[in-house]
Amino acid sequence: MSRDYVLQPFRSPVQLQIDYAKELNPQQYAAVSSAPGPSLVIAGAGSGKTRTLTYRVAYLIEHGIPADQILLLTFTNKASKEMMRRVNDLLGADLRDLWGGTFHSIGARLLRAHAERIGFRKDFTILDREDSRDLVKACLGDPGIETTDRLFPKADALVDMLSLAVNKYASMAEAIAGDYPQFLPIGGRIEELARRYAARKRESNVMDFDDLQTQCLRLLNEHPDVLQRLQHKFQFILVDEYQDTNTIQGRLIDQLAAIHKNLMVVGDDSQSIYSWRGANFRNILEFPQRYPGAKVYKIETNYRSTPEILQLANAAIAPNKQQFAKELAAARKSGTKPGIVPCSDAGVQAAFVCQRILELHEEGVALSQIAVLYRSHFHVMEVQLEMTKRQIPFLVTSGMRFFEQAHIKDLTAFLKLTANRSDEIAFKRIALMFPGVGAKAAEKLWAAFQAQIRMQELEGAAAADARSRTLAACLQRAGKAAPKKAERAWAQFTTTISQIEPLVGKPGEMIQILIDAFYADYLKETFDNHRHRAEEVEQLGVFAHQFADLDTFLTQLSLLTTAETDDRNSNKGEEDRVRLSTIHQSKGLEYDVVFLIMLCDGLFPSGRSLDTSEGEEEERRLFYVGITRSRNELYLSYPLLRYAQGQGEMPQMQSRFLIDLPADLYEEWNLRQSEFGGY
DNA sequence: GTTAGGGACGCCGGT
DNA sequence: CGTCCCTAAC
Repeated sequence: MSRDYVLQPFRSPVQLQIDYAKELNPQQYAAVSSAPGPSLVIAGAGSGKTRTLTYRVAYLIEHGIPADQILLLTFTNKASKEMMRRVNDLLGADLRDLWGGTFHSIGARLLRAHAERIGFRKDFTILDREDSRDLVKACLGDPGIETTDRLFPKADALVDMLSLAVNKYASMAEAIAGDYPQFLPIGGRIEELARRYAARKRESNVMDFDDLQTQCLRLLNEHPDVLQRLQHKFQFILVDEYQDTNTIQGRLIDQLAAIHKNLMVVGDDSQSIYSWRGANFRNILEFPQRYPGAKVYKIETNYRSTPEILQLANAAIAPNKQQFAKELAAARKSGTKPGIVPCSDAGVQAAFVCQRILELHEEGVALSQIAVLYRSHFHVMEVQLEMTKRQIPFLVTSGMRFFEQAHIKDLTAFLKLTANRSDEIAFKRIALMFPGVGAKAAEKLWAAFQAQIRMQELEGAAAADARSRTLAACLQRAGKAAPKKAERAWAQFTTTISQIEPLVGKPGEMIQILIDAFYADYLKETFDNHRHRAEEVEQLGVFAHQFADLDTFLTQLSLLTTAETDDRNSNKGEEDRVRLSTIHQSKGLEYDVVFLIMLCDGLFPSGRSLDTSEGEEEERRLFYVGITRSRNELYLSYPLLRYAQGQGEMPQMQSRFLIDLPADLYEEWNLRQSEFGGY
C-alpha cells in the first residue's frame, strides 16, 4: 500500500513569536527544543512539567507541524483541558484540531470511527463500574458458572479481577496465578465468567472503561491499514504522567509512534501511584532501552514550594529503594516549617483544620487556594460536618462521580437505549423504575423486547425512516409482558421514547422531554432529597445542550468526574471554596496551603497495602505527592483516637511515614484543650 | 413467586 | 452512604 505524504518544512526561528529560551529555564528549554526523535523527560514535582509540555506543543506548531498531526495524551480531563487552555494562551490560536485528551477519550474517539472493524457498531455505549458489576451479576446466573460455594468472589471483586487481568495484559488464568492465588481452585469458573462477560458486552454492543484501551489496541493489531494511517498521521506524540501508564497504554503509544518515533514522554517515578490499576513502572524505567538513542532530560528545579516543604518531601520519599536518584532543588525563598498536629480525635482535628483555615482566610489566603487532602473518601466526614457547621464553603472533588449518581444514571439510561437498542443494562435499569417491576419482570421484558427487535429486523428494516419508529414500537409491544401496575407508566414511557427518538442531534432537548414527561414526578415519589436531584438533572440538560450528537454526549459524560462537573459550576462565581480531595485526585494540582489529615498507621499507609513492600513504597509515593501539592504552608495531622466500625473508640498510632521524618524538618503543634475542647 | 421496605453492616484509590 | 439480606405484603 502506498500513500502520498507531505512533510511540512520547519520554520526558521526568525518567525517565532515566543522567546522560548527566555521564558523557560535551561533544563526546560532543552526538553522543549529537543530535536525530533524519542525523548524521556524526568520532571520532579513542581518543576514545571505542564509548562514544559505546553511549550513543547507551541514549539512544534510554531515550527509548522499541523495541529491535527500532534497527539497529546493525559490521564485526566482536567489535565487535558488545562494544557489545551495554556497552549491556546501561548499561541492565541484555536487548537480545535489538536488531538488532545485522555487515553480513554482518545480511545473512544478512535473506536467510534472504526467500531465495525472489531465487531461492534459505532453507536456502542459505555459501561461504568456499576454497569460492569450488573453485567457480571447477570453472567453469574449463566450455566457453567456455579457460585454456590461461599468462597466464590462477589461481583465487585470479580470486576476488579477482570480489570486487573486486562490492564496487566495477562490472561485471566495468569492474573489468578499471579495476583489471586487463593482462587486457583475455582480458576476455571472465573475464566469462564470472563469469557461470558466479554460475550455479553459484545451482544449488548457496550464497552467498559478497559475496552476503550484494549479494543483500541486490538483494532491496531488486527487492522494494519488503520494502524498505518494513524502512524503516519501522528507525527508527534506527547504523553503526560508516563509513570502511570499501564502495559496496554504503553503498547498503544509504541504502536502509534512506531514510524516517526517522535515521542516525548514526561513523568516522575516518585509520583507513580496507580500500580493497583495496572500501571507498569517498567514503561518509564525501560524507555531508554525500548527507544535506543532516546534523549533523557531531567528537570529538577522546583518553583512551587518553599525549601522547608521540599526538604520534608525529599525526606519523606528517601526510604524508598526503587527510584531514580534525584533531589529536588528549591528555587524559592524560605518560608515556615511544616507543622505536625496530633489531635485527640477526628472531631478535634476537624475543628483545628477549620479554625486554621478561617485564620488563613483572614490573612488573605483565598479559600480556593487551600486544600484538605486525605487517603480515602471516608476520612473527610468530620471535616465536612465541621465546615458545614461553621459555614465554610467547600468543594468535595472526591466521592461519587456526577455520572454515577442514581438520578443521572436513570436519565442517561433512556438516552443510552435510544442510542444503542442492544444495551441490556440500560434497558433493565429503565424497567426497574416502573412500579411492580423487579428483577424477574425486567428479565421477561428484556426478552420480549429483544424478540420484537428481531422481528422488526426480519420484516425488513430496509427503510431507514421506518427504523426510527422501531424502538418505540418494539417497546410498546414488549410492554405486554409488564405487570398490570406498570401498564400506564409503560404506555407513557413508549410515547416519550417516540418523541425523543428523532432528536438524537439534540440531547439537551431529549433530557428536557424526559424530565417533563415523567422523571420529575418519579423523583418526587422516589427520593427524599428530590429537590437537589431535580436541580442536578436540570443541570445535566443544560450541559447536554452543548452537544450536537448523542453518542458524543454520552461518551463525554461517562468519562467525566465530579471535579470536572463541579468546575462547571464554579464558572458561575462559586470558586472561592476550600478543596477537599483524595490525594490521588489532587495529582498535578497545587495550593497555597495543604492539610494532610488522618495520618494514622493503617489508614495511611492503608492496612491493605502493607502486604507487599511494593505496596508500602507506593503509599510513600502517595504521601510525597500530597506533600508536594503545597506552595507555602503544610499541616500534617492525625487523631489519637478514632471511631472505628463496630469497635468504638480505638487508639491510633501516628503514621509510620511521620515517624520516619527527621524532627528538625517540622514543628510539632500542641492543641490546647480550651480552644478545641467540646467535640 | 415477586416485589418493596426496613435494618444491619462495611468502606482504598480512578478512567 | 450504599449494599445486602430478611420479612411482610401483593
